[in-house]
Amino acid sequence: MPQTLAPAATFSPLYQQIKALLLSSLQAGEWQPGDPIPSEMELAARFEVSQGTVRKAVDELATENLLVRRQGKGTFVASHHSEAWQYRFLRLVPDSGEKVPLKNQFLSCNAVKPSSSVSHLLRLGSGESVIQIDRVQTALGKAIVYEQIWLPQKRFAGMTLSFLVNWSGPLYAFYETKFATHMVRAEEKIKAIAADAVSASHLQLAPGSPLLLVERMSFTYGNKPVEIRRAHYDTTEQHYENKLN
Amino acid sequence: MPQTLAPAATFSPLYQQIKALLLSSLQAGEWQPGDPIPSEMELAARFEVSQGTVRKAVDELATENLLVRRQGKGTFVASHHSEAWQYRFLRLVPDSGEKVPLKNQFLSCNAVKPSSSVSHLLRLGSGESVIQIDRVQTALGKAIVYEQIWLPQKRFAGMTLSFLVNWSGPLYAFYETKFATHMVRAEEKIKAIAADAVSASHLQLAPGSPLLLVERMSFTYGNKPVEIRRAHYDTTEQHYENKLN
DNA sequence: CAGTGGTCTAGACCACTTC
DNA sequence: AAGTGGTCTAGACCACTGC
Repeated sequence: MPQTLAPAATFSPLYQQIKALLLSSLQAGEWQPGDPIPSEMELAARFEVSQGTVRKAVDELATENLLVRRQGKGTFVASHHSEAWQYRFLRLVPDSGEKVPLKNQFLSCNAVKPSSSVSHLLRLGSGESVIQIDRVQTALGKAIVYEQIWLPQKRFAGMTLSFLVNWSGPLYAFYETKFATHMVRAEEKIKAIAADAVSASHLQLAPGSPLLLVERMSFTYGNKPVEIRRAHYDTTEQHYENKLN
Repeated sequence: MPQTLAPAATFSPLYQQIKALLLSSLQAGEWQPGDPIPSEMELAARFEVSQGTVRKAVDELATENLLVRRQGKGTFVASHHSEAWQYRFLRLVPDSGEKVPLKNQFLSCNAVKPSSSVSHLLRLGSGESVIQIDRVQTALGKAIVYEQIWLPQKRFAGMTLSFLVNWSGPLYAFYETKFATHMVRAEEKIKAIAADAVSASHLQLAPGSPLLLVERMSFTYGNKPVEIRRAHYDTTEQHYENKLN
């Protein structure tokens, strides 16, 4: 009887289980972005494992950018408010290399019926609507980004243009404090396209000019997609930077 | 006497020193790509540290993709020959999602005097020449990539067109076996541009069509830059994919 | 079965931060 | 000085591979 017998319960190491517990605490909002989580010794006591096992779980969450360790101080829930995390997902940099602050210019913010592709990507129920935000970003007076953003109406109820305009800083920090939604990771698909009339006018270019089309899907805890962006970059004096490891 | 006294030798943990030793063995070619390195116990004995310390050093090299761990078998030097590592740096995927094998079409391979920017990026001495390779890659008969590649003549001496043409498979695997050069990481800068006459004809497009310009610099061990690419992608039916963490 | 990497523990000590 | 994360050790045992 050749007894191959399926890999049983596939075996999950203890630290993976601890990691899952920590993740669900994060997802449940037990600890808020920017706050410290309990010390390793406390967690070890709570879960009745050794400090080393907690450590390995926390290590993985830290390399996934969900937690941030600070020696001597503690371990903190990652936040888009912290310095140097601003624009964490923005890969567009000036050719010159000098970092220039981007200026926001919100054009509109309305509840709309989602296109079928957006609805599908956000995994919305039928009939659920979305909030669409249009904006332009400028560097030193020159418009370089024109983008449309779609958010599930449910999670972002109360989002209005005036609400947005009174916020200064990255959108992701805004989502975090105003809508209790922390973005964990994102995926982008990039193409080169010819500018249509709308994009061209927002970016002060001739129609037909080459633009970088960047479609981004962002996820919160639990791999839940909660934001779609469709951005047009003018890469005349900027470029998209990527590191391959 | 307020004794702030500079952070002394800045403190380097043991495992970092071990990691540096392993790195220099890799760089010196003591172990070749695809080969196993000594077991953790052997390394621990050699360096006179505990297994756990070796482990942490190897862990870091593994997450940097310099080593590959295989439970029950050993730890191996990463190689571009291994399955699923083919095209490790290629982020271009068909919109349809179905993976299609790329077909190579080498146009030329000549020793040339480098442009000042290439010479600078490759950190060449004055007078050093480079090898320039031009190629087109096709998927299902349609040309989708036209690129120029520059390599330092010194390291890649003997590279010829016929040598290239007789190779099937990724270039990086070719570099590895024929020129003892393993690529460790790369950086890319991306723009949208209008096709010039040359690119347009190679990609069977109208001049002025939007193209993705991807400039890549690749590095071997020790952060040494050894390849520059300037690629033009036709993204009509493909896109560049990127994950942000 | 022996050898490899992978997990887990318990305890000691170090480096950094704060009071 | 107390508390945090960070390093290092020694040893036990588990899971996977190949002979």
